[in-house]
Amino acid sequence: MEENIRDSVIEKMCEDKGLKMTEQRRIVARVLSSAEDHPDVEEVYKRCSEIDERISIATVYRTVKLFEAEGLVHKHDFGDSKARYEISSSCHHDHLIDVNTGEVIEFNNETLEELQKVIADSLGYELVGHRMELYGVLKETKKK
Amino acid sequence: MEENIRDSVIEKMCEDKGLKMTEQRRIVARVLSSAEDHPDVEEVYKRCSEIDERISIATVYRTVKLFEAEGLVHKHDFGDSKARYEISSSCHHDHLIDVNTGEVIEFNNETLEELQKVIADSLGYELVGHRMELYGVLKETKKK
DNA sequence: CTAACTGCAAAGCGTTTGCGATGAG
DNA sequence: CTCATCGCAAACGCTTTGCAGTTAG
Repeated sequence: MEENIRDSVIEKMCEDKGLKMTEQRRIVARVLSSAEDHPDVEEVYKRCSEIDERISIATVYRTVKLFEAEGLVHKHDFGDSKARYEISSSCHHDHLIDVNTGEVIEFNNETLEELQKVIADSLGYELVGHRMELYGVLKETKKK
Repeated sequence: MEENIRDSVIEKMCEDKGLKMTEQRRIVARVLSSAEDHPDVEEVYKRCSEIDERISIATVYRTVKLFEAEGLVHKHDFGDSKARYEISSSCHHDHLIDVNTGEVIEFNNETLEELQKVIADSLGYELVGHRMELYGVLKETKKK
């Protein structure tokens, strides 16, 4: 339901930036908009192919790269040597990866964000970005 | 001066673990021990070659991987799609990367470490690892 | 119409690996 | 001696790219 809204937002942003809206770009935009996980390129390609099998993986690579450069999506690297993508959302968040299942949990912690700025500041730097992933195992006690 | 101490520590650890101490392993161990930066494999290979040009890069790859598995070195990925290595030191630290120069500054912040545990805990997870890098630009005001 | 985009297949890059030769224990 | 390790070169997985054909604006 919300997907349509986000989808048209992506298309609108592309038009605002003067990008040609090809059929392929619409498909990739739609796939990324409706993704609720963090798919790698292969997976994005798979989902696109289900919509239109004529799309090539080279185009998917080019398109996600373009979207990232335009700030429409974020690229992540969760340590498996392949890029994962997620649509840019208004609220910043970081990720906790379940090392047993590979599940990715998003979280947001203002104290953490603030602390990072303070640390950078104390080293004489202005923080312009960060990468932060937590790796954890589900606590036994929680199942009780 | 301190290098010799660390070097013999690496060799001793290898022997403790029953690893054959080949000439190549000693060279890689020495190079990593004396490195004060975070060299990638190509760079480690270069430095090894200056000591003994007969070493092959395949052996360097195999050796850093072995050392990492044995806990002698840590592997990092600072976003340039190649692994960087640094000798394991007793005190844990994270990294701030100067986005202009590529310089890597190490820092240690207990509050940050603790906060990560708390966040993981609040999500129902036990923290088993983390990846964290800050990216920053040198503040103007510091030059004054 | 034409500049931008696409599909294809080849190449690029960091990394791993099969193999026969070498060397540590 | 014997098995782990080595050097070499081929292969690997992910990603990028040159080119000729296609398409949005």
